[in-house]
Amino acid sequence: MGYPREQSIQQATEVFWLKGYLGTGMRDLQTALDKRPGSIYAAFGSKEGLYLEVLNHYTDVLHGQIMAVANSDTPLQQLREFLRFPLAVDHSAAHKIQCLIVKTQADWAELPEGVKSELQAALAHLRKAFEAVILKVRSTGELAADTPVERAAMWLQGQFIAMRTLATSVDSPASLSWMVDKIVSDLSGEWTE
Amino acid sequence: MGYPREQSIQQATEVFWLKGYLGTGMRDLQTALDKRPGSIYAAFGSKEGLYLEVLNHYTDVLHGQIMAVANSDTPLQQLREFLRFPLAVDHSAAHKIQCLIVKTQADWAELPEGVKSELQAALAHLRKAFEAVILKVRSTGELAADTPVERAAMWLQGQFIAMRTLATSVDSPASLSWMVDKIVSDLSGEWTE
DNA sequence: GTTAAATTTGAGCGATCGTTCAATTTAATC
DNA sequence: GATTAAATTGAACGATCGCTCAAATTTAAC
Repeated sequence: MGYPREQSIQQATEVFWLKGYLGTGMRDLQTALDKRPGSIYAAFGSKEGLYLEVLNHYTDVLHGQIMAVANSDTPLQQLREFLRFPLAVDHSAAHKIQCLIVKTQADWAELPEGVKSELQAALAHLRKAFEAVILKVRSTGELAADTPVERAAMWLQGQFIAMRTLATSVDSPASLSWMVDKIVSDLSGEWTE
Repeated sequence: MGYPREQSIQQATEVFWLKGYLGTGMRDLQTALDKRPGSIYAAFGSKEGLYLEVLNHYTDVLHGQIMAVANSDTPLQQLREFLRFPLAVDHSAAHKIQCLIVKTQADWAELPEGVKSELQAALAHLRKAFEAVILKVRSTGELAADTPVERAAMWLQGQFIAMRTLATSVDSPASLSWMVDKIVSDLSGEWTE
């Protein structure tokens, strides 16, 4: 049995997602991973190193979900489901509604340089996936052919952030499902060049 | 010369806005206010107490700005300017782009109970101001009379958050001014009940 | 000028932070 | 089973955290 990296990364994701980068202490991680400090440092080097692996894994999963939308035959319908999903998470896991990347970005001024650059890279990477979605929806004819791809992708990322941020400050996130319809509707709206 | 509360609150706002609630230490505040710990504790009781006054003042200012939009004779035009404003802040003050409330919300799980409830209250208070804007724009006929006020207000708050969050992760915030047009345009878009 | 009250000072408290590393336990090899 | 290598342990380090309070200073009153 080698060191359970994947399991540790998932457990650490839980903690960072709940408490944020600054709010998470090594002792929180030691408890969550059921490992003593030496083991964690042998495996990940530092708190920052562990967080970077968490961020990478998180970004990969999210990127995969968005690309699945882009690669679907019914991208608009899949986009709906993708956007709707976080509105249905259990109340006990409410912290999972907010995007981990956006959450960490809030601590910007206090983050190690390595974390800052990876966060920027992650946002840009995800934006590329949103671009793929826009391109696909355009190719199916469900979206005007002259819709500006980069702007629409950034706008979509913004809507994603807005919905998830609002959902964390509301009693019943599910009551925001009308916003999904609004987003899909506005996607086909005006895009003045 | 009594204790300079207002000045201290403004100086503390700078620090909290830059570093966040968790990221700000009492020593940061001592430096910024040029006060020794005892004075700060005599005036504000605790770090939380000082932050709550900062939050209150910040919320009041922002609420006033939004209400000024609502009370204007040309609310839609004023809304444009209100939304556009943070895109023009100096690069050296980039941290002021993001909303202080949203920023603090990111540390949710680690915040004192008193801060949590005040954040919720601040968001709700500002949403009321957004409602006033929607009502006013509706009354001028620039917006359909059947536009759902509560939803539109929450949506507008979401767009506000989205724009400010995206603007912090982009090289030139001013390049996002197209998003202001998109928001104003979508405001008159579909609102399926 | 004297006294009393109010304010400010700053050394330092106990707790917690991220991290280290000598010592120990576990796994692998012959 | 003996030997070596690899992985894990956990006490403890220096730094920093929010905060306290006796002492010093400033302000107010007569």
